[in-house]
Amino acid sequence: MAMQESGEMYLETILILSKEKETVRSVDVAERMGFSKPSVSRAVGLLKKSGYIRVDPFGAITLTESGLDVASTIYERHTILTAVLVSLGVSEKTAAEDACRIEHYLSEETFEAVKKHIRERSTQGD
Amino acid sequence: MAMQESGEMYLETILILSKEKETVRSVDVAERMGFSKPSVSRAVGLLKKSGYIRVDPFGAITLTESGLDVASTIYERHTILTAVLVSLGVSEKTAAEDACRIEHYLSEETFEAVKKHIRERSTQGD
DNA sequence: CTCCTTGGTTAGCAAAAGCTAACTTGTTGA
DNA sequence: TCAACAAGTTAGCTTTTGCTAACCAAGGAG
Repeated sequence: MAMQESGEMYLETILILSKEKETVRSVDVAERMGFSKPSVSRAVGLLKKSGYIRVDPFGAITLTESGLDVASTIYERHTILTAVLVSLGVSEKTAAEDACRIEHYLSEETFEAVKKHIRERSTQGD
Repeated sequence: MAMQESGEMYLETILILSKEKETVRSVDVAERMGFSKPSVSRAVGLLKKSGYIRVDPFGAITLTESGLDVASTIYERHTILTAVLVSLGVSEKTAAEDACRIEHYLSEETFEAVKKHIRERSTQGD
């Protein structure tokens, strides 16, 4: 089955947390995402079963290659979309929120076009 | 309860269909959206109960004021987002598909910024 | 040693939104 | 008149993804 928005959010969160701290546990994910422990527990189980993450005996979560792949893609989108929106005059907060929602729904083609646009914009100084 | 993506899609479809033909029935919506009759039947029931549409004794569906409000908003977003994406070099087809998905998730603030951007772009001829 | 806290799981609920199967009902045509 | 089709509804299933309540297991404090 294809990766769902929810799964992508979990993977992205795990990636971000692992940039911030040594080890990432379920409880860290739960806290960051504002979800209950059981919700995260199940999601982690599913992501593990699908081969996107590994969970060591101490509960430390790491991304597998495919997990990192998804997470990086989404994270890049998040970053770039937020930047684009901010460049259009949207506030940081709103930009981040909106980016977070639409990052899951853009086709590769559209995202590439957005990236290209950004590049041109920045080399031309607007 | 707040309007869901699914509800917005139904309202938008009803608006579009009513631009195209005299009367809009459930079966027309079903055909256009590619959903089953029972799915549409339930959705129509909910939209009616929530005051977004009216259904006359012959099954003709019309938007109420609030329904038209939602539908127009989404439709405008759809149109403008598609145009923006096309202007970035995205193909018509992909642009429409992506617009269709993200139109539900943008804040008013972001959408206004996008509109403003378009306006400036077009007056400056890029 | 016992008890509390922390992290995690299990069981079971809920809502949203799709589906199929099967029904009703009204119109239409032979 | 009656069969058949078209439109709509009802009942009930499914998946996703959140929740709470309640539990287990491991570690530290006293």
